[in-house]
Amino acid sequence: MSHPVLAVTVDLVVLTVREGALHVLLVERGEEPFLGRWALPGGFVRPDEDLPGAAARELEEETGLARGLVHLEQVATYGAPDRDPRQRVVTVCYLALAPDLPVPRAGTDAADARWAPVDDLPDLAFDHDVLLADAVERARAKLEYTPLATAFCGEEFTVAELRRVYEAVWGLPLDPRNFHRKVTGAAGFLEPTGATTTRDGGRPAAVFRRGTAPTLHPPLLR
Amino acid sequence: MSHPVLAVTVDLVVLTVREGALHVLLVERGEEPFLGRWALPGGFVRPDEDLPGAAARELEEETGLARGLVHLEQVATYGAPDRDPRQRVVTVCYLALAPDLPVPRAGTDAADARWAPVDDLPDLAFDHDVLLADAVERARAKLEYTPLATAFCGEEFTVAELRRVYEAVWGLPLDPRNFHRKVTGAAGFLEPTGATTTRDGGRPAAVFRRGTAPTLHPPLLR
DNA sequence: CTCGTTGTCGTCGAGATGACGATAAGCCCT
DNA sequence: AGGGCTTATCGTCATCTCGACGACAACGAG
Repeated sequence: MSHPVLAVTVDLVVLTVREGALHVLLVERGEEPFLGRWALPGGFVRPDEDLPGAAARELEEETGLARGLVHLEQVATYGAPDRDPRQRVVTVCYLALAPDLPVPRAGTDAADARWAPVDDLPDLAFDHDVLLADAVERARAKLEYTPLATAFCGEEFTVAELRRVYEAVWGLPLDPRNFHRKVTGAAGFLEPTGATTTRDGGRPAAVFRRGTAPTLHPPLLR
Repeated sequence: MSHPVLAVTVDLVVLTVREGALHVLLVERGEEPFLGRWALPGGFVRPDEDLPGAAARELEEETGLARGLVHLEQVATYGAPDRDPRQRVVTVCYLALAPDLPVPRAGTDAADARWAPVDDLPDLAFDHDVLLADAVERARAKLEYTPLATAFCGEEFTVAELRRVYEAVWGLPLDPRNFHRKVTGAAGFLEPTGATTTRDGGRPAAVFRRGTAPTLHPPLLR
């Protein structure tokens, strides 16, 4: 039996919400191929680490975020023979959701790094446009039936801040009153802190932190 | 930059409905490690083929099913460093849904092959119990909001046959009257052929084939 | 103190849901 | 031929959820 060997990499789709729009972390490639083009951050899986570990390490290297602070989830794996012109590469794509972060620093093998709005993207290297589209669709779908939107918020947040996350990710406006009814009605989604804040102006809003429910009943639909 | 190389395999979770229960295709390993243990069918990805191609080829080798006749979809990728005692192996797991098939033949490197009910399984080799559980959960979830259940039926089927698929996959009984209302009400799910059949006894049932809708509105919920 | 802004609660009709009754249309048996 | 069994299909009804939207509450700005 033959054991053909291939290179395995992990690529990251790191999403955040900035200025009311969904943004993705891109790095400018510092080497061939696609020198100077924007790409998703990523790198080779090391012999001694598993796939989630490789994804967490890359995330840490690119953003400085410690593991455990951001949601990290596998999306899909891409392995067309010609997707990397150098050699056969199989890439496992991970989705990361983070609260609004400072502008990222350039990584070790990246010339530059920035947040790009997902509906105004530059040409991406490799097949990264496909990876990104799949990951964004996954994120949009998961907001419906999981409490994942809280991963975009800080530790504590108001219903309106959570609503702006949904509006940014889905790209459509939501009725504040119906949204309030649904998220406060979904058991285990939000846990009241008792505090209020006026940081958004207007009447003080109740402050929540994320609850413990792994899934939303009933789901929020687009 | 180093390019560590790893072996990449594709494993298959082939599901079907037999005798009212969900079954999975298992092969008995004909070589070490785990000689004689049951495992999911699978094999190495060849240098010139992409991942869906490798999955379709393995499926063809194990079941004799031509590509295109069964639903095939990627589930997840597993790459813990010690999941194969021989060497580092990264496995991309695919889910296949097939109508009831004849008892499969043994493959080239499998000593034997059989259908096993998913809630009465033998000990599986490697981490295949995890792969299987993840794939089954994916299948259960997709029945809710896609017309995927028709992949378990033949070309033409009745509402009752489709209901028995749902009951087998979800493992719970469904009200025939409400089920009938929902599936015939979901736009694009079922397309009437005009024919009827009495193969289930009782009053003749209308025969349908699968419609063109890629998603179910409204979804069928468990 | 009034106005603008934002948060929260209520109401209403339309549609979906689950529980279940009623009828239809075959088969098998005598 | 007809009664009884089986399964298919349609209908009813109370309940729930949803989206659209009105009303009011509680802050800051001027």
